[in-house]
Amino acid sequence: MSVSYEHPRPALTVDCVVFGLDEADLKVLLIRRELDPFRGRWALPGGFVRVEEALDDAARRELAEETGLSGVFLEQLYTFGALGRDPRERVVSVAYYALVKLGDHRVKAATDAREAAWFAVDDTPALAFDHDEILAVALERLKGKVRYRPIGFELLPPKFTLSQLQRLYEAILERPLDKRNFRKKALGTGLLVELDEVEQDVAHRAARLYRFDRRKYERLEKDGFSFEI
Amino acid sequence: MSVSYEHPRPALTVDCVVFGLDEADLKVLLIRRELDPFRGRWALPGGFVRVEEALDDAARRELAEETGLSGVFLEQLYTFGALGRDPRERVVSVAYYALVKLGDHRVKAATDAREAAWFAVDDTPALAFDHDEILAVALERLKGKVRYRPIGFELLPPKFTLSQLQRLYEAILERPLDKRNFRKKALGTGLLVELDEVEQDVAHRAARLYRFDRRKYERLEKDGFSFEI
DNA sequence: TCAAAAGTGTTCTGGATACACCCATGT
DNA sequence: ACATGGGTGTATCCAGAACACTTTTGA
Repeated sequence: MSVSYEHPRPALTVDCVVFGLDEADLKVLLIRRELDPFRGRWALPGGFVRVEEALDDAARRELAEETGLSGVFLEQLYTFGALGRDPRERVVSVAYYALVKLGDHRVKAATDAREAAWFAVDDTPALAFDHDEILAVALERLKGKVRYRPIGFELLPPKFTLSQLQRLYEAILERPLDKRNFRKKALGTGLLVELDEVEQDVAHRAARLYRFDRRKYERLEKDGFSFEI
Repeated sequence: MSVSYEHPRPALTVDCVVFGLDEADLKVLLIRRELDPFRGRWALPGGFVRVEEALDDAARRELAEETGLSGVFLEQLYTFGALGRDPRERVVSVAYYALVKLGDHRVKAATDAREAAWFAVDDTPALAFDHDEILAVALERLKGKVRYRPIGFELLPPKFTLSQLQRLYEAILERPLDKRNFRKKALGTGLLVELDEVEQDVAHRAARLYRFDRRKYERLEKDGFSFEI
């Protein structure tokens, strides 16, 4: 199969920065490259966009193929198109970032045929291509977005404690938060539903579980809401 | 000249949403298409990315070629890649938005060989391709960004009055602002330099002129600043 | 009874908002 | 003199920040 064009075209790829939360650590999912260039180096999952495939679909497909993940929160990040970012030829990459509930997926990704592993975001090896830069931009975006959009919940299980939520925000923002103020503000949004359950199997007082009220958020979002942590 | 590839590739373009301020109105620069598809319809300036050209460079080149603009503030917006957004073939477009000091460029753009004109952003004709959507996203972005980055100054001449600045913010945010509070806040940033000049040729008390202190802003930006209007 | 984390209230401060009048200038 | 926009100060309110102790539970 071969096609020809009047003018040369850049190749188009998608790359995904997949974030997960492991206890109190923010992690990113990387895969080890099996082919040149950068064979053996860790990289972001990604690949070529097909000609009959929307960008978001390409990102989801690559994510599924390379890491087994599906049904995750996914949002476009930025498009990287510097000359020379791929040593073979001109490649423009539309980067996405994804947020996954890590509990479900931890093992799967690590035992896939393709070698994949979670790394603490501040302790990654030198990545292939310009993926270090992409990761940095994704972290910046996450840090900014989490302050005015309740996307953090995408990283938590459906039922969570306020302490888990606080640790999440602390991990993303990279600074400690005051417990009382945090709880006041989190509950003050009115977007947390108090459940009649507590966490299990802990060696201390069990914390109450909450869930995120997505419906309510979506309703608020319609008519000029405002969410902040 | 013809090239061939193993797999078909989407074509890659850039499109630019160029904003300018005309008195108190926010305007966008459009060009009339001379070719099919959408011949005769208004569209955003843009065109194909060359294979040896960075994305930003492509955006600047197209802007210069189609509108005569150069040296403007330009930032990547979002990449649009839905299927069918171009009726001919698969085209992915990296959209940019630009901010220009309209005074300098008003005539030039309108008298270029190619027909180009400024339209009030809330009174544009139906645009070619998905350019209505791109424009909407750009407006959203501008509205958000102007609140925490002093990019508004890119739309004003180097010397401006506080009333001009206020009208600019009112135009972008689409709501009136209190004069006293606005001045307090604007001056409170410490980023405005009071000049020993006043505006000329007005039929009332002449307002003092200010300039934006870009150096100071860049210094602040380095070590965790914070700018808000 | 001890360890470990859950849970809770108040004070203070600073920025956001709301609001109305006098001033300078050109016609 | 008058019309036009320039320029200024204060009171109120609310959200954010700072801060420490008691409670519950399992080991």
